Amino acid sequence: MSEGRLLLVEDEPALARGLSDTLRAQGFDVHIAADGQRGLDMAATVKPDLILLDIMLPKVNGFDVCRTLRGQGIDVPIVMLTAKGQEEDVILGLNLGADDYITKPFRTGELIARAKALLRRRGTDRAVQRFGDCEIDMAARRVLRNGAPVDLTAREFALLAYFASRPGRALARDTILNAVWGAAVFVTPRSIDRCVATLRSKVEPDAHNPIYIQTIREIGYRFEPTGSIPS
Amino acid sequence: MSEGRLLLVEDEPALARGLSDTLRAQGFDVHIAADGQRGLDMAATVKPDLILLDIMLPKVNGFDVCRTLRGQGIDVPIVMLTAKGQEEDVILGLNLGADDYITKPFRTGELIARAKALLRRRGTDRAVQRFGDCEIDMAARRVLRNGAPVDLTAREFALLAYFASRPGRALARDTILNAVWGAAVFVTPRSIDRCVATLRSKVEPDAHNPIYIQTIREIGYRFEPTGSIPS
DNA sequence: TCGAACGGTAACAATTCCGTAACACCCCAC
DNA sequence: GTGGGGTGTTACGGAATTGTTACCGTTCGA
Repeated sequence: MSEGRLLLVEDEPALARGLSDTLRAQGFDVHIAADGQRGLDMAATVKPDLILLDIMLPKVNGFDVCRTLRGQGIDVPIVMLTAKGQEEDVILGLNLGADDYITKPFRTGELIARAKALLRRRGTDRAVQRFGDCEIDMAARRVLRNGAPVDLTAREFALLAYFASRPGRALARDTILNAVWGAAVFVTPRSIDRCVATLRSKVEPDAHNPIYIQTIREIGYRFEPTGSIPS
Repeated sequence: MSEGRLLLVEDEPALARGLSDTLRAQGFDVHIAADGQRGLDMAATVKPDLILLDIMLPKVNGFDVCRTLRGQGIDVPIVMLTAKGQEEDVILGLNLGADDYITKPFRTGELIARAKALLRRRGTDRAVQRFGDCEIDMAARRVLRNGAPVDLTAREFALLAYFASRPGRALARDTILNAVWGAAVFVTPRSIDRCVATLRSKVEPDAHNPIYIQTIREIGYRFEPTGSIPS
């Protein structure tokens, strides 16, 4: 599951490590650059949805990184992240084209909320879930397989989204019916089987030997994003 | 020459006065609302480019104002401005759709820089949008196709502009109705279909096989500026 | 080993949904 | 008033979806 790609430009290893762990736990796909020059390079190669930028960096400082990126027309949201809390630094950073400026020591929850606010405004706040060679894009209501769109019907998408929301858990047919078809609907439980079959034919490498959507005899199904069987 | 229209929602007269003087000196066109209800009204009538929103307000508090505005699909940047600096308040505010959150006592220079950063974003985000052989000129409220103006009705332009503001996202009919027709209007969702049909005939290479305005059965539509799938 | 139960899936039918043409209403300019 | 453009509603036809049924292979227990 990915909330988006972040580029963290930070030279202090301990801080970079701690922060990236927290952000990854939040579902972000985090890349780290240890100095300003690498930050510039990775901004071009990684194409992040958001940059977290320390100011005091070896080689090229954060202000210069920001100025350079904007000069190149790179428009990605930038959050400056620094111990320098002087008003003139904040103003300078924002005037150079940064979108937000947070002073250390900052509260991680706030940092995440600010990052998400920027992604939301930019419209890149998508949560993408991956399994195998597929990714489910809830915002676009679409599934891509190796980058190509998979033609799913509404029911199939709803079922897959439900599976993805409950990975690794045994799901009884009744439970699935209630969640995906709705409580008020009278449908044969066999309708689920049919829908699962078409889903498998569209997202499984081998529909006859499913690895993601596994059958639990007498119960229902279990979705395994990793394709492996847990102990 | 105005830097933009600001709506300051603040109940304490002294602070409102002082702040608005400073902002006016910076070239902003400042309107003041003394409570939350008036803030909501003025947001609709004044149509500000940015809202500075105090949290602790009589009648309707700032969080509710923010929630209500976003619920109405009003997308104006909001800066929350408050003495409540608790992390959970900051996170709540940002999650409700605020764009920034500054705690009192704040430094005026920083506030102005943050406001300008948000306005700058808005300015650069919405110049001219391109898709296929068309370009949408928001300022001129006009669409060119291969350089020639396309004759769109007001409704069609509003719909296309809305699509362009949310590229690649699934848009439910209800959402579209709220955003383009307005929350208070009673119209059949089928009216959207009809408007989409005419739009397609005007901007799609082949209206019967649309590539930009895609149908999502049972849901609504999705606008893909690239006409294909992003990598 | 046999039979019953269960799930996979193909075929079919009914339903739902969308595109679009036709029509009606409203507003405004003249 | 009158005409014309814009906009919402309705209806029809085609197409996609989806539930059901049936048949078959597999699994499991006696």
